[in-house]
Amino acid sequence: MRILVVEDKIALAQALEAILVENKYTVDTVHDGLKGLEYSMSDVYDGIILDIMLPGMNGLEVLRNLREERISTPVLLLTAKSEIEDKVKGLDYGADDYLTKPFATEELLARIRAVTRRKGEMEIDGVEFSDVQLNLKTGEISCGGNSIKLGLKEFQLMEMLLKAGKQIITKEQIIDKIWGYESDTEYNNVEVYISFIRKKLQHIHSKVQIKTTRGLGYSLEEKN
Amino acid sequence: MRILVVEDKIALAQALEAILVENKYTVDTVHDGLKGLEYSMSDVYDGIILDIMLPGMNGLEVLRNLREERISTPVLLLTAKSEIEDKVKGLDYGADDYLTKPFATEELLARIRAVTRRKGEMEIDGVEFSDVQLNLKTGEISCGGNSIKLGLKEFQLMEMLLKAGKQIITKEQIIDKIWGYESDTEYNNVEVYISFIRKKLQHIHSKVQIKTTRGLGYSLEEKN
DNA sequence: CAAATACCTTGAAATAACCTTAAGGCTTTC
DNA sequence: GAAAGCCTTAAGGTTATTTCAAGGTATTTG
Repeated sequence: MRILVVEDKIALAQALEAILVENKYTVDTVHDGLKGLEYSMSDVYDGIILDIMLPGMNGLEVLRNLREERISTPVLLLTAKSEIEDKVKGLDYGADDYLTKPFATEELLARIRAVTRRKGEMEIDGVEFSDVQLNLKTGEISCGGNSIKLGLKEFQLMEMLLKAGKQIITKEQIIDKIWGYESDTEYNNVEVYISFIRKKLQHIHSKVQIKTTRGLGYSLEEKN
Repeated sequence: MRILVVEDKIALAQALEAILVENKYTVDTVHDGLKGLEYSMSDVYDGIILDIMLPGMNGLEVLRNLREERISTPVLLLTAKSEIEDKVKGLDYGADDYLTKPFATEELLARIRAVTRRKGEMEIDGVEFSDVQLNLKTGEISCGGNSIKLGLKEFQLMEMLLKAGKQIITKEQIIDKIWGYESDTEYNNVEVYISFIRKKLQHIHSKVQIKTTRGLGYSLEEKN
């Protein structure tokens, strides 16, 4: 876990760093807003502790800039004031939590844990193999810059193929899963969809090919 | 935006509900921990306001159970005490924020907004995609100089679409969130509202279109 | 090597999903 | 209590997907 501390008061900054290091975080510390923003932009941190009162650029500005750049690292705002208006503004600017000075060490650690846990659980929303990925939320496959939409059945079949990767899946398995195990769909139907997907894979210039193993089923492989 | 309020004191529960409804949230209210857990499990809420002191099962228990079931709906804990140990425990159990009674209406709303905001996104009082924005306070969508008012259902649906952006949302999800997960609303109803919104998007000359992906759902895209 | 088998591709027909409009019932507003 | 607006349902038209069928190409087998 890598944490960035942005705090101008040297004593406090060192104290924070000490507490965090003690608890096995990796810590970088900077002392003004501009540096804070610069470091944050690298998007390598699991969390940022950000003082509001800072020389150069204040904490809220840093935060706003960061969120505008779509960097979603969790931010824990730090301030002397506990005024409601400040909290409101901070939270609306995209802070994840708020800590007023002075604070107990335990509370700091708990909030850090809370804030980094939430983001850490981000679920993946795609499956991939070699140079193609299937976006489960848009129903498109893409390779490099190209992408193309799949129909429902194509989508389901592609998902199965990607999850299986180099392992062979049979037409039986495909029909069971996509059409239901007591469907009387013909094998030919599967072949039709395999054909559709092959065409679309070519269309996005992917190196991935669907290999057929006679009598067994289909699997993915890389061309070249 | 659908919020679940779990609060045993009827007066407070009603007050919360009134404030939230006033601000265009859809609200369900239950008065004990067990019901609270049961409702939360449906996983259709954008946020849960959870009192700690509850009959049956206390708030922290509810929260722990919820997180164990891998349901990550943001939770705003509500309590009379402001003891640090309680905060620590609450946050460690997976709460997203903490509000001590009594609280200002503004602070409640700000924290709800903060907590329900999708990670890293900004939302002052509107959501937007490309050239349209939705004003959460007036319930109007606008593009350039033009704007037009949305009905409640249109509003809620548009909000979902804007938040999802290019990601597909299913009719199932739409019905669960807008009509409630145990409603028997027909899919056709959703289609009707999609149609209405499409017409209004054209009317304000937006480049945004609602794209339908057959068998999957709807998403936004930019024309041209 | 022929013949059988498994698989590919394509176009057209069938089907299911979706769109739109309109109308009736309900609630809110003046 | 009439008007306006909103919600829901129903019906017919539209379109994309799914299926079927036919003719073709590889691969195995006797």
